[in-house]
Amino acid sequence: MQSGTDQRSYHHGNLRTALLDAGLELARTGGPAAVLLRTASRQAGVSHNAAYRHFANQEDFVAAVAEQCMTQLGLLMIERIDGVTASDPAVRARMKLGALGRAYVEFALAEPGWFRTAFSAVRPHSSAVGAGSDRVSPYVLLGARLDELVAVGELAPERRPGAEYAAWSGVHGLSSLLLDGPLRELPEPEIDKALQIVFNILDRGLLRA
Amino acid sequence: MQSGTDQRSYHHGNLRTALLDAGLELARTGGPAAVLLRTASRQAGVSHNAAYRHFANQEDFVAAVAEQCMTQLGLLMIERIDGVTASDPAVRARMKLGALGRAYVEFALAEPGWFRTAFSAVRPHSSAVGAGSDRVSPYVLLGARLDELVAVGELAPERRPGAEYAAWSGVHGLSSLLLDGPLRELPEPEIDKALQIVFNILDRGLLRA
DNA sequence: TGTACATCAGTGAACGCGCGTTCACTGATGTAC
DNA sequence: TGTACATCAGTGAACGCGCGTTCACTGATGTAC
Repeated sequence: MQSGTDQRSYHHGNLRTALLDAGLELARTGGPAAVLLRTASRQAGVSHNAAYRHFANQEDFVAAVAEQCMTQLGLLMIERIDGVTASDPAVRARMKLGALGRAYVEFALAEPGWFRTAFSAVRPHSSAVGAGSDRVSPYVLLGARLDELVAVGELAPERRPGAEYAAWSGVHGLSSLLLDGPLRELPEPEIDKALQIVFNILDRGLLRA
Repeated sequence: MQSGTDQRSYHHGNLRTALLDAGLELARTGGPAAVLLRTASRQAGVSHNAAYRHFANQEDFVAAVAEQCMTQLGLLMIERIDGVTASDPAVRARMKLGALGRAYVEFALAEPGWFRTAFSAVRPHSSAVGAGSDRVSPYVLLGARLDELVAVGELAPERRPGAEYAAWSGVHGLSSLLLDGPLRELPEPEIDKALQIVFNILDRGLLRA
């Protein structure tokens, strides 16, 4: 987002970032299908082929934008986790996991374009983690919560391996179904109920009574 | 799929079905983005605008194809459920739920194009159920399993309302993550492990001990 | 400090592509009488 | 049973669209000496 009077020099100076910003905005509004090189270039105020100096091709560009979307999710998670201030370590650890899960579903519902884009791109050679920096990788953030739950004695150590699979599947599945599945257009109170039920089953199935 | 010598009359006679068949094949190979009116018409051996006699526009067509994809999922579920032959009612009910869940994930992995298409189309005025006939609607099939579990005493009646949310979210989330998420390219044995864990948590969280 | 030169980051024009959709049409079919 | 006519289900040509990508290029920048 530049001011109106961007009488810049011939060289943009920060085109890659500007293109990613534009791509992020396109993804937000129209999902992965809207992340186009020509449109992003136009939005960055640059000729439509300048993008090829910074990205190999469209696929490469979309993948980079998708990574940014994943980072957005991670940032919201961190924000929500940091908002948990319970003093008891066990309670705090459980609440943080809940906050993470709620952030996940909230993100999907509030930013469907970003959510769909984050999980749309084929990134063959990227790490399984899915975000540039581990610090904001949703997967890493979830792992840290589960580790903490083991540390404070709320999650049995023998249940720790693979616990991500169940937790992720629960929140990701609910998000997807609410967005693009049979639970689309579920009324708000029913959404809350669904969230409660999913969390409750995960609690009962995963954690100590 | 017609034989080579389709010297048909001017009127195709079954064009709608032929287009849907073609669309289903396109979805199978290339996902929702590959479901195109022109390509489907070509494959049905008909001029590219004949499709407008049977579908309002492309969106309408894709929606119809998506419904077919959903039906494919339902059919596989039924097949797997029918394969369960345990004699004890309680055991049978649990096994049927497991078979349904496994069918779901198996479908996603075996037919990613269909799976993605089934959950891609925006069908504003379709029922929340998501398949033409209730008999093959995945959602209805799941509900029937849960009802049965209540009937045989394996699922507490007070846990029945909303139990679909948890069960669906679990299998759907796992499927999505394996297909387009951070669990993509998980090695086969690890996939099985993930499946076991998700089912185990659902069992422990939902059913009676 | 100045200058020659390599390199970098953009521009502008052009290509090919395949799509969705609309138009006026024509051949085939069914039906009223 | 035959015929006129309405209706239905296709055809063929055309339009506009916007994209990805490539090409030869030019202006800006940085660096060796």
